[in-house]
Amino acid sequence: MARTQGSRADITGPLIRDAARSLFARHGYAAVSMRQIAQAVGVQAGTLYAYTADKQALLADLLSDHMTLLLESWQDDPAAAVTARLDAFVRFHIDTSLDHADGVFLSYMELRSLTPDNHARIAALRRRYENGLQNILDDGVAAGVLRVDDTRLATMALIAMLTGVTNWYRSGGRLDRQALYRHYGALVRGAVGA
Amino acid sequence: MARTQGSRADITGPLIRDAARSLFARHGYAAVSMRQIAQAVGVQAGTLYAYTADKQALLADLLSDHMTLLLESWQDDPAAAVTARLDAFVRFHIDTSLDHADGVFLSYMELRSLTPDNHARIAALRRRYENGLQNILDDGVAAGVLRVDDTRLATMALIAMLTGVTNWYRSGGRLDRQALYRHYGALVRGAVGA
DNA sequence: GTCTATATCAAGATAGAC
DNA sequence: GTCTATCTTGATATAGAC
Repeated sequence: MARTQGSRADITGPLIRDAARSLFARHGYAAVSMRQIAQAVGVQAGTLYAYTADKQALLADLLSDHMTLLLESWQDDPAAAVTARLDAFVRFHIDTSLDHADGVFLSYMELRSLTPDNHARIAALRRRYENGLQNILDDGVAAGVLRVDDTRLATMALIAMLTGVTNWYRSGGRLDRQALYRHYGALVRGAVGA
Repeated sequence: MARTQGSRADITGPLIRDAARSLFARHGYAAVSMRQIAQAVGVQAGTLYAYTADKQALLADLLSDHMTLLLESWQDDPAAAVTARLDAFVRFHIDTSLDHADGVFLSYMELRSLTPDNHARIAALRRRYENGLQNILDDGVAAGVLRVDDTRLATMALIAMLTGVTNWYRSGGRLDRQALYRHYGALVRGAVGA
């Protein structure tokens, strides 16, 4: 990890963000020091401040970029069948939760570590993402394809259920990802009466 | 909050635990200082060390007591109908999640802040609680009353779904607790094919 | 049992040399 | 762009008086 002097600006920025994301997710924002992040990257602590105004901005940028990635990655097709749209959401959310586990975790857990204005901005992005699922449920109920008493409650319930996969799933274990799609898909379709 | 000298040992202990639980849940273990806890109680920081060996022991005791409370409070009746047992679990877990929201939150979020031995001890208690639900699902599948492909996965999925109620529910809002029982109960029964 | 005072250490952040 | 050095603050924990 020792580093002699020399400019590597093109890669240091992403390395800082990767290290911060991983450490924040593992130990919590408050528990991680700027010195720890710097050590993981292989630079001195002072160097971090060439890339971020302060620790708070580093967290806010990570969360903001993660939510933006989510919103831009997910493509719903309102013209498709509701059950197909629902299955697509399940797969997308499981994939995201596993492929960007740290980002997902931070977006739900470290909102409380943000300043009020940062909090409001990120929470609004998260709400937009949640609305994507709620739209599917609303359309399904309107079309008589789904039976859901309260689509807002069901949205929160299903997202919590799917995100929870990160609490226990370990790749290389008993189940592969296709099995996750199947099992979680069956639970979700059953829950909403598809 | 100012406090003159004087002994109030009988109430100071519980007050410290209440304050620590609340502050840890709101801001995270690492983000809360012993001074903050002391201020919330109305004593000086040094006084806390008459009640706990250190900050780590304070967290471990909170989590241990919470899991013990859960395990002792929940009464399953293996002789009852599976759907009745399942409904009882849903009500119990929602009640617990709302009435002991801080303890529930800490038990899932701050395991990572425990030393390895404390972590193992608390995680084992949590696993025992999870097994309570899994037993119901296993019995239901064996009896042909439920359709669940993987009861371990379903257990983790349903607990995550129910615990998630704390993320959005606010008492006095649009829904009362009976509505929560109904809506979450319907989602759960649908998910497991009851 | 509680307070005051303090020892010790580590945190976030900045300044200036290279 | 990065390093070294440092300022300032606040953290956990302890010692001893009341």
